[in-house]
Amino acid sequence: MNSVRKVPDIVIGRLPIYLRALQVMAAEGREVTSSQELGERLGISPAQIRKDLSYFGNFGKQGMGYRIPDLIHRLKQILKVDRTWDMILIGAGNLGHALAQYQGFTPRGFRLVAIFDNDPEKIGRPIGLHTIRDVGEVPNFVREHGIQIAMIAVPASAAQQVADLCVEAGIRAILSYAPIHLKIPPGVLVQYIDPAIHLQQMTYYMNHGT
Amino acid sequence: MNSVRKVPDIVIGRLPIYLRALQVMAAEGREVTSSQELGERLGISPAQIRKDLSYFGNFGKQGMGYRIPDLIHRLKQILKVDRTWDMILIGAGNLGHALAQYQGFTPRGFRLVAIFDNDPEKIGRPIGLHTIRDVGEVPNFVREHGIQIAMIAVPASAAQQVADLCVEAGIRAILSYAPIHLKIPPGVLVQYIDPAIHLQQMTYYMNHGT
DNA sequence: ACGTGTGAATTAGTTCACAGCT
DNA sequence: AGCTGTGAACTAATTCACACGT
Repeated sequence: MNSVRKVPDIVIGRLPIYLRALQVMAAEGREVTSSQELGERLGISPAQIRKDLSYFGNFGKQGMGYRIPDLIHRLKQILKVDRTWDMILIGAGNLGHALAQYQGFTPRGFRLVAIFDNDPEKIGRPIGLHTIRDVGEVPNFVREHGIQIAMIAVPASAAQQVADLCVEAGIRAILSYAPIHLKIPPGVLVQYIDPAIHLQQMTYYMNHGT
Repeated sequence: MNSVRKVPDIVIGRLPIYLRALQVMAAEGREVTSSQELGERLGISPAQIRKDLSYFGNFGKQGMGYRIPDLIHRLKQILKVDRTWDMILIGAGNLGHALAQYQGFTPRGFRLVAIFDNDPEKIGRPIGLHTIRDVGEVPNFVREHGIQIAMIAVPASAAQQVADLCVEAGIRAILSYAPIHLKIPPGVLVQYIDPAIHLQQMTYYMNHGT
């Protein structure tokens, strides 16, 4: 066990992937797995998985493997998704609508609680179970409800300004869909999703001729 | 210069990020930059940027830095996005609609040319400039048009089946939004987008108490 | 003087291989 | 026998630091 030493970011990055795979196994009715099996499913070496988990404790049994429900429970604790995190969404365009309807957040520990936009045409309109609010209400809303996570789905041209607003309001973590790198003060976490980045990584390896 | 040696994947992963930042700079009317400046914008060390670029050639001038339009041009060549790649999309739900309307593909080297779904209610309906086609037409369409890239935006329960169909049809690269790890034969590239994974990485570092 | 390109040094991450528990 | 947990060995990635061209 290694509960004191700093855990590398790259290890933290893999834990949600393990969790997701384990939840699939659990849904298949499986009770037990091994680092071998999990590794095969994910294309990761068994040693890597064991080493990663060993940063947090001894979750397996020699000769037996890992009890899936237990490991899911431990990973949820580690990632702090054994509870539900409220999130806001800024940007009610096409992507914002898709995120507003997405059913995948709740089972993974997240809940969208409000949606904001700056377009007067959109403000007041319903979107899923929500009503689009004025982006100017973000600071009050965040403070009143103690929101820590924001998703940004606005055009690149507005993203920095929206991010600044979020940070100012006290948001601690941002998931941005805007295709720009945000300037964010230390202490605030940011992650990016940009499909073109992934596509461009793949085209490097492709032959266009054929 | 190092044009022979195998370039690490992790380097390839950063090139699209450099390209994106350079395109922002170009839009700002900038002509020249340095590894220092680019690094500051992206939170990457200047040495890292120089080393990454040096895998592909000597793009800068000592004492001068990099000419932005030239470097953009070279990166586009390297990533093979100095041309346009046709893509298909499978899944015309909320996310599929957002992807169908997304204006960000074209300027980055990609074009969505057809959208498929398996829901008879949806097939034939318009979506953006397209009409939703029957997913059964994927193989013929891919072969006739020589499509190499597919985006998958279907529920997790259908994703593996859809991926198999794509691979069978000759697709060489898949961008999947389904929250499962796909079993894909070697030689076919896959990338995943799953917002919950990013969110769970951030919650690890957050204090929920406060 | 400035800033690249790059070997060398350093740091980080992965895999090996095996002791030890079930 | 099976499979974890983990130091040790190895491999990969990053940063250093400086020669060299502008």
